[in-house]
This record gives sequence, structure tokens and C-alpha cells, in this order.
Amino acid sequence: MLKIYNTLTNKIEEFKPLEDNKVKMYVCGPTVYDNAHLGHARCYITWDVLYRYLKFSGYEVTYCRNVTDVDDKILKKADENNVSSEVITDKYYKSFINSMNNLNVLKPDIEPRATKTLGEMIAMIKTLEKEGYAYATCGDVYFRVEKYKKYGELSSQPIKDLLNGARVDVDDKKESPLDFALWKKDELHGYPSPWGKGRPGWHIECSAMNRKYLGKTIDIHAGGADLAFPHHENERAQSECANGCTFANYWMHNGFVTINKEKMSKSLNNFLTIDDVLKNYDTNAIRLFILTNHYRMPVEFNDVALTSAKNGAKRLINSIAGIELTNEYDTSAIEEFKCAMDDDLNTSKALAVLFSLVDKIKKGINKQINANTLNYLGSVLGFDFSLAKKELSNEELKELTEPLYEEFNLDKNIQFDKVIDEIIKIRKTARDNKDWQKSDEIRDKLLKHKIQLKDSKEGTSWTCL
RNA sequence: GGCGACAUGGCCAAGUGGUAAGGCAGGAGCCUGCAAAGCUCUUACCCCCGGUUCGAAUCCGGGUGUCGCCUCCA
Repeated sequence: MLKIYNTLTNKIEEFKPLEDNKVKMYVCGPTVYDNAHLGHARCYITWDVLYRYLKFSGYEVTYCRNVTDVDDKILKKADENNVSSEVITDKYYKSFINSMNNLNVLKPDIEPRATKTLGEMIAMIKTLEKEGYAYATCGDVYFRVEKYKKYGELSSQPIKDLLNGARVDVDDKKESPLDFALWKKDELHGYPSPWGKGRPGWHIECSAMNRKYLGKTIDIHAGGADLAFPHHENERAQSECANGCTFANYWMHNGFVTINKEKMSKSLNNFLTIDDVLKNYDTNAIRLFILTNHYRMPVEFNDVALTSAKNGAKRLINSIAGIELTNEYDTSAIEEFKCAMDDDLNTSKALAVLFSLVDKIKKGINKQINANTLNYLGSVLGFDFSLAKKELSNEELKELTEPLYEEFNLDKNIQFDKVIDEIIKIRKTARDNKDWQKSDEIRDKLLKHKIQLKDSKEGTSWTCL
């Protein structure tokens, strides 16, 4: 029985979908105006694991993750570069998808774009206006926050506290400083609407996309903890007022990636892009780094932590290398894994289950069954076990061996894919003659070319570092 | 100022009442010509002070510290 922490109630609750075993989940996606950073990686890996785990648990999941492609920052960047906003959004959407693929994040079932949902947004705003939840003024439309009595519930901040909060800019056009924009006048870049040319507010986008693609009530709404207020609070207010029913039953929020104990973010300019991090650490290392911590806790980024994860991931992944996999599993390990994951996605406990399988495999206990199980459970956490044996392409192997001919005085007629075998043969002769100096020299030379040798009873093998 | 979260060994981290999972790093040993890998062994009174209890890292109160949200942000 899956239990998850619900931000709405501040409690861990049993997860019960609206309908049988079907789950509708929505995650707030990126605003595509720049490359994704490690904070985004944390967020989308977390919800990727939830998606995978729900499916693993037998649910039929519809996962919707939007793309915000209408926004001030996009327009600003487009103007700066003297191109249309589509050029910007297409570029960074592609970059985002590429990063997600590199992190082994599954593609959601639906990836709607805000610009394709404008009709629904306008319809929703019209309903809100008609019902008295919204008012138009000077080409803008605002949501009347104090009319929605549940406002502040999600972020545990009563309306009176919000009003007390240090609010600087009071806009004369608004009835209350808490009111937020549903539609903003924009003669230059705007879209036609009953209120004149303008653009939708950020929050209404998600409300409209939710309703269009998942329906009026969904099971799980997730996103970064910084979205809880005001974005999710506002989204909930709009949707519940426009739809007249509960918007989302479970609200889930992931913690931040921090760097020097501060939140990693664009505005603080202390971020590392996913692609930057991938230069030094692979997918599995990054996923392990993130999954070692509980998803609601902050994760501190630094090279010590990433290196630790890199080494751990290597051990995890390498343990099944070379073992032929079948469909036989250790059910007790699977149960343990489920138990951990059912407990509000306790991934660190789940990882302990994986590492205990590694331990057994290394010791040769039920090697194949444990390897199958590890592979199976590891895939639920999104590890890429195909990285265990890093197969070099012919191109790469050719490039790798190119300088070796000269270095080892090899016959040019030897095929590039036989070069390393040939060198190992030469070394074996030296070893047979107990010429350790020559043997070690060969090993060192190869290591300089990132080829590492391992001697065992079965002979010598090599891996590319 | 309002609201909230967190504080466990060298580092990361699980653990919500019965004397501390796991990962990384370190140390000792085995194996090996050596190395790498692997294997075995190995390091904690859980921020402080009170309280509840037969018993608390775990519950309650009070401190201290760190972080987040209250403005765009995953």
C-alpha cells in the first residue's frame, strides 16, 4: 500500500486513485528559455521515479508534464537575439528533452504546450469572470483571491498571514494585493482575447492544460517545492473555482538542489547545467546522487558527493556485468523494495535493498536470481544497466588504438580491433618469462591511453576508463 | 515580520519508543609477481538543556544552528 506525503494536509496518506488502478499525474514542466540545470534534474528524476514506481505497482498511469512556452523571459531572450519566441522555445525544448534522455528520464505520456492551450485558458478565464471569481481591468484580468475561501491551504498560510507578509508593490489596478493575473495586456506580443491582445498568466496555463488533458480532478499534482506558493496555490484556486470540484487529491513537492547550502537557481546564478555535470559524471551517478536522499529533503551538490555516487553507481552497475539475465526473481527482495518505496518513496532504503543484492552477487550467492532482481528493481529507479559494459563503437575503438601501433611497434597489418589483444599477448609472453618490468611497463603505457588491464586466473581483460 | 523544513560516525544518509540500514572515503588482513578488482574484519551514547516513560535519536517543552517560501524560479 503506497503512502505519500500530501502537501495539502501536511500528512503522509494512503494513496487511493480516483478510479480503480488508474492514476492521473501532472508535473509542472520547464519554462523553455535556457538549458536545464541540476535542480531540474532533481525534480524530473524524482517524478520519473514516481511514474516508474506507480507503473511497477500495477497502476495504469497517465503522466502529463507541460512545457511553458509563453513567458516574459522567453520574449526577453527572443528580443535580445532578434528572433521569434518560437526559435527560443524550440531550441531550449530540444535541449531539455536531450538532457532528460541523457538522464534516462522517461517521456511523459502527454507533453502539452501552453501556446496550444490558449483557447482553453480563455474559456476558463471567462467562466471565472462570469462566476465573479475574476475581474477585468485595463486589459488585464485578475483572480479575486479572497473569494476563494480555501486560499492558502496548500501552502499553510492563511489569507490574513499572506496579507501581513512583506508586500512591496501594491498595484492600484488590483482590488487586493493578493489578486494575481489571469491575463495580462500585451499589445506587442499578445494573443487576441475578449479583453484585447494579451498573454495568459503563468498559473492559468497549468489549470487549463490539466483540465484539457487529464480532466477536472486529478490524482497527483507534483513539482518543485518553490512552486507550492504561489503557483500551485493559484492554480488550485482557479481550477476549483472554474470547475466547481476538487482539483488534485495529492500534492507532492520535491526539495531543492543546493550548492554551498544555497538553493541552486537561475536568479542566484549558482547553477550547473545538466550537460555540464554529465561531462564528469554519468547518468547512474547522478541518479544515485539524487536518490540517496529523500525527495523532500535538500540535496547538497559538490564533487565529493558526486564522486561518492559515481563510485557507488559503478559498483551497483558492474555487479551484473557479464551475467546472463532471465525472468527469475527473488520475491523477498522485491517485497522489501516495495515496502521501502511504499513509504513515501524511501529511495535510500530501497537502495539499501539493491546494495544487499550486489553483496550477494559478489559473493556468488544465487548469482543469477539476484542479478535479475537487481536489474529489475534498478530499472524502477531508472538506472541504466546497459552502461555496465561500455561497448566501444568501431569508430571509438579505432581512435583508441590508433596511437598504439607506433608506441608498441606493431605490424600495421594488424586490424584495429585486434590491437589490444596483440599487446596483451606480448605482455603475456613477458609475464611467462617473469619479466615483470616489461609487463608493468606495458600496463602503465596502456593506462595512459585509458586502457586498464586486469589480471585474473582466467587471463587478462581490459576496460576503457 | 509571517509560515515551514531540517540538525545521526570523516562525508552522504535510513531509522518515529526497546540499546543505531546502506553508500563513499579511511585502516588492517586475504588473494596477486606487483597493481586493479574482489573478499573478510574495522570506527557513533544520534546539536544542547529540561520533561514524559521501566526504557527516547525517535514523544513533549525550551534553546542554538542551518535552509526554504512569502517576488520569477524545479
